[in-house]
Amino acid sequence: MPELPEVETVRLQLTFKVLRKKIVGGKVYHQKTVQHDTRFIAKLRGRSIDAIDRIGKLLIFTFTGDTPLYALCHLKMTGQFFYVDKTGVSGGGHSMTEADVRVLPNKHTRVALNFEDGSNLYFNDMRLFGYFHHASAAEVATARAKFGQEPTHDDFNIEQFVSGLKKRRSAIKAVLLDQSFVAGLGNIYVDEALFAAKVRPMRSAATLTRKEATALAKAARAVLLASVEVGGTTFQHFKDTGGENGNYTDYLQVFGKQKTPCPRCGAIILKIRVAGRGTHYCAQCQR
DNA sequence: ACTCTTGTTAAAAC
DNA sequence: GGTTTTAACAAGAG
Repeated sequence: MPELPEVETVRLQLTFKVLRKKIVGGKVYHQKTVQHDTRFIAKLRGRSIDAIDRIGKLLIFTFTGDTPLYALCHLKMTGQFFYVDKTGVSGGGHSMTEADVRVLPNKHTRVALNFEDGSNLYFNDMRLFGYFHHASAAEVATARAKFGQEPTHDDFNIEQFVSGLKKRRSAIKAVLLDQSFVAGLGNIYVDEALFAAKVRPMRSAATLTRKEATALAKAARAVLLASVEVGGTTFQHFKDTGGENGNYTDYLQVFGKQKTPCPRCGAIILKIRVAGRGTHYCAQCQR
């Protein structure tokens, strides 16, 4: 379940591994992934990736060339990028399990890009919710405009966050999941942030006190930044570009911890449904 | 066979 | 127009 820290981990690794490498070919294995663009590879041939940006959980690729060319990539639930250098070993000083390297491309590979130096980049996506398709500058701008502010930015406006909550009556969890309100949080970090701020997920957002809302803003920022530092969280599917797990899994306080003691007060962590999502919280210390 | 998993969006209600 | 809720998408795990 890639959220902001997982997508940022992928972005940083891809920037290190494939930026400015010339694309000499590739293959589309599943047309829906590229929005049925039959010229997806043809448009890339001879270009290289000039920049990889991210807003929320969306990756934005900029390619070199006389005519502007961009691509938007969303990992959704099971999207993965795997980089394999010409020796067949995953780059970046890590090693994917040997079995994985040998089977790439595998049955979940949707797009492959071949670089001039013999290395390859694979976009895998088991459940086919993700996409990796070309976009115009206007389409990129439209996509960017849909996102709210990012808690990880240095100019994250907590006052705007706090006053925004006052206008929302739905569950605070639903509001935090709304990418147009704040960008980058998903099911894992919402539960973690609410635990850190001691707020119950089902509370109507408008009922949060100024103090609670401020604590929540700071908690959201803190958990996201802490996770980026350790390469994100692997709960079910996430792997980095070298096939490695994220290490924030070791720091989770409530997500997936139902039926175990709360690390803060010892009460048993509950799992219920809020905003249509599995939700983990401590009924004793979250109010 | 059936339930559960989640990020986003379309659609409809308010 | 903004907010809210629900269903749909898809494929695998249990």
